[in-house]
Amino acid sequence: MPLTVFNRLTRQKEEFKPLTEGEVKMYVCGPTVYDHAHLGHAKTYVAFDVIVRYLRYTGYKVRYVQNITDVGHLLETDEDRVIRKAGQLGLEPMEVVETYARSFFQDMDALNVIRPDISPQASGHIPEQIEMTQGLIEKGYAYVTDVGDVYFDVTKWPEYGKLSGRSVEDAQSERQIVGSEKRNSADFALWRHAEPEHLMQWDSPWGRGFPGWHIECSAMSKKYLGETFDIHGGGLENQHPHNDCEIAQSEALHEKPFANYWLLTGSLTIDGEKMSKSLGNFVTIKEALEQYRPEALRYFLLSSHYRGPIDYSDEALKAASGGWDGLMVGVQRVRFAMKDAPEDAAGSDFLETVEKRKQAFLRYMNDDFNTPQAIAELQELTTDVNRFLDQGQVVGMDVLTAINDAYNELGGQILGVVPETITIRTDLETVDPLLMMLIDIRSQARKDKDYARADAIRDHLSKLGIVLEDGPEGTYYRAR
RNA sequence: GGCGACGUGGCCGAGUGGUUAGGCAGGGGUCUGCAAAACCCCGUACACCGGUUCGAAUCCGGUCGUCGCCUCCA
Repeated sequence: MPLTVFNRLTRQKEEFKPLTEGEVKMYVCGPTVYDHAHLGHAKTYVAFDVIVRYLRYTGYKVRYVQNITDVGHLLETDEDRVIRKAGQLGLEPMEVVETYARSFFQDMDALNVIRPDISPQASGHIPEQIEMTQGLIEKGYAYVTDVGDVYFDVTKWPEYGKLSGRSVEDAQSERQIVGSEKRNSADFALWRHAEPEHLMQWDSPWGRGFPGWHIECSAMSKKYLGETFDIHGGGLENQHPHNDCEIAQSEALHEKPFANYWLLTGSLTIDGEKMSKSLGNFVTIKEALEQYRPEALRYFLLSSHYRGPIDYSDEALKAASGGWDGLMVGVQRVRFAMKDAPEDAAGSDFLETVEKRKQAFLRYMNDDFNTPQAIAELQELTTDVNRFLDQGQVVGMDVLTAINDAYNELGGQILGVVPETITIRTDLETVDPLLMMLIDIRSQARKDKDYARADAIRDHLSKLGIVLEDGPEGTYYRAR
């Protein structure tokens, strides 16, 4: 059962075949670090996190590169976003970059997003960008203006716009003539000249200046992944012009394909409108994590397909939290049963069910990373597990281990929503033995019909976010 | 206007030419010291209008509507 992916470039599902057997080279457009990341970023990077996790799970050696943009990303006003922020805060531009890059990684860590193998910064790759720009000038695809700007001439590259489905004429007509220095309205900057007071500038063959926004991705993917690589990812809203420009630059210069598979994620909306910094309707990841568990947030993001849109609302997040809770009930019941299960194969009939669910899960993941269906399958497994344990029969270690392994692999390793050990509060991570002692005391109290004491213990723990559940196989705890 | 995506039950959200997605909320039941959880049962959806077909929510055409992009955006 081969892995198929929807390739935005060809607009169809294709069997995934990497350039080198067993290896995947992947690049995803990263954030511009001038503010805290919001849930839109979370959607994109959680989606690619699961894609990388799954590729690795199925045996691929993956090199995952995701850039940090820290220079050259301009506002409508031609101001550099990072420099403007530095002015507002009275900081060096690189202090702004450092602050928000750290914030970004903190948020990603909290969301259990595995870090990319390389997180290159644009400002650290100026020579590479200059070299590519120089090459494009020499090949006649780019030209230098009187003031020292360098533009890519889209009319020299007829395929410009092929990812988003535009023709060069479309791209021309949709743009107003802004700078008289450009030959065509759709031409885009590879290099911009800088005035003396501009805070981030470097020497170049065309004078002091800084790179255009698009060239960094072409230059850094080339450096770390090669002229042609397997997967290029990013948010759908950057398809045009950004991704179209990347393709034009790289393919014009190298005369070979840039990325073989384009995987783009749908936008996250809030109240039906796209969440974005420009609209001011964004919820930062930090704000969302004050209200919801990171696992629930991941569960929410993965409960819609990566290519589709998803609308953020309290109802949707509560539903996702409830769904995650239900999953964890199954997980925790199994783990508690494992604490004193006999070392035998009792109940091994159930192994067939586990295997069936696992295969179905993997089948869905192989179909363009269909996480909503995969999650549904995990829920079905949980219903099976609960029904199984409700029978109250003795279940041997072999079977419990198999169930636990399935949860860890599918829900943990691949989706990243099932933690290896539940975290109640950070300051309570190692209290399992203490909780077990309390559960024992309470169980004795219940046997003695001292229900006041039993309930007091349960109430106290409840206030700490720990829920005790009395089931046929004994009492277990879980986080609320 | 151009390019692209999409319209599914109370809500969220998959999928598919004929067979139960799943979650949340709601109703009924079983279990239980109480609670909670779990399990069982219940709603029978697919924007609208045509067409293709033995049969379409699923394919084709059209209409209406929503959303994204069009040098701010993951």
